[in-house]
Amino acid sequence: MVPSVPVSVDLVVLTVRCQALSALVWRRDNPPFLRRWSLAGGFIQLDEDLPDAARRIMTERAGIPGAGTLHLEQLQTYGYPDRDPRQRVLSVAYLCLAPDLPASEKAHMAWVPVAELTVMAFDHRRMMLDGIERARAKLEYTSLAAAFCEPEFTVADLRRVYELVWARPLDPRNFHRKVTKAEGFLMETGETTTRDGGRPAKLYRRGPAELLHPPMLRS
Amino acid sequence: MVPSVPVSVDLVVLTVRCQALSALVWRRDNPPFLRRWSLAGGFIQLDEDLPDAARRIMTERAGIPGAGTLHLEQLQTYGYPDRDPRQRVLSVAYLCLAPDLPASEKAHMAWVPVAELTVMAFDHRRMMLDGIERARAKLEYTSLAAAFCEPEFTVADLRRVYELVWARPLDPRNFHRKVTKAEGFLMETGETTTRDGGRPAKLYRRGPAELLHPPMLRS
DNA sequence: CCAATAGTGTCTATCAGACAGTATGGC
DNA sequence: GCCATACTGTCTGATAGACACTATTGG
Repeated sequence: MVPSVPVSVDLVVLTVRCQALSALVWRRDNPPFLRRWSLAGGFIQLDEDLPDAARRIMTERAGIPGAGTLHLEQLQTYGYPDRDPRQRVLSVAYLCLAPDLPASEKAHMAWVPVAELTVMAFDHRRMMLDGIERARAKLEYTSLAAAFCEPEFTVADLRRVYELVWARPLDPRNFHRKVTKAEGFLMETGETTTRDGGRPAKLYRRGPAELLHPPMLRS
Repeated sequence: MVPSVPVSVDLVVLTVRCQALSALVWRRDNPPFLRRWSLAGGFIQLDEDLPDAARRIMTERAGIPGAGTLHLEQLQTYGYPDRDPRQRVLSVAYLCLAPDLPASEKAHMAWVPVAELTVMAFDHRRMMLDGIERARAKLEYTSLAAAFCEPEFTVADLRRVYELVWARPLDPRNFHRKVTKAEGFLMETGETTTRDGGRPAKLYRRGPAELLHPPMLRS
């Protein structure tokens, strides 16, 4: 006889907004962990693949518009027997990176700066920290930072992503040189932004490159 | 009502032996995939954490001596509904890196060079390739290569690990400079090897460093 | 001596960090 | 003009790749 376990998918959805790396969370309205912050999640259905379940939960539970276009990757699986006090649940965490989306229309869902999420339900804080560390690491050697940006963005937008995710300032000039010379990272649109009090910046789109060679090290 | 799924743990156990990167596999003696190569695996027990299940399967199913001391990390979870034709099974794959161990005493288990494992049962080839890619990537920025070596090893032993895992030759002199100058990677034992026809090499142990700064890029 | 492997030194191209200087907008 | 931001150029130190050279063993 083979033991079976309920399996859920939990989403670590990260974005950069209001000068802070933020996560999409909701306030639990039921025990256990009543009124604690929690990640959006749900049980997988029979005959549903894991990425499909993650997309479904992004749409149905988290209320994220355009869930199909956002970056999504499997993070890790959490299976400690007591992680849910009611019954054993295996949880497959997914990491989603999003630009500054409009607030979810779902009740109780909110973008909260990760620095404020010191206490969460279940092991969701561990999942969130693992997701942040994955994002931090991947900014080093991939062009993933653009997943946090609008379709068209400036080099300064991209730099702000790096600075907020890595939580450290970067030299704007060296950063500019690095990303504009990285083959396939950025594609010029020909347009420029107009802002207050500064030279207009060129607008770029994501280039075809997925990897950054050589990587941009946090050192 | 919450659907439950049987959950198994499958092991991608890699080693370097006989001048080849090899995996620990066994020949299935039952349908489906009768007589195909398969990874060692088993179902998790109730109240058993995932890493504990992985260690148990290393000992019981794979017959690996000293399973408690080897490097073990979670690789990925595979959940496509049809991945097992009999019933839906969720599989959490673990990656284990081992030195050249004696052959397992378990029947049907064997070390096979990964280049020969072109056809495997279930999605085990995908798991193995994901494990190899994880190992390749981690050699770049961690000191993990030593996990493939005996407790005491030479710089040449370590270089052979890199060369076989990356499947490309490295300059012995530049490699030597890189690893001996990397802070905390290697600790001299004071001993040397004696070999035929060559200057004896210094023996090293693993140092305390986990990360390699700056990384050794495959480029 | 020679063969073989271990280990050191040197040159050079590349690249990151630091930062001066120029360009182009709003006020 | 002044300020702010975007962008370019230059210097320097660290490092990887290429490879000459020395060291230490066995035969």
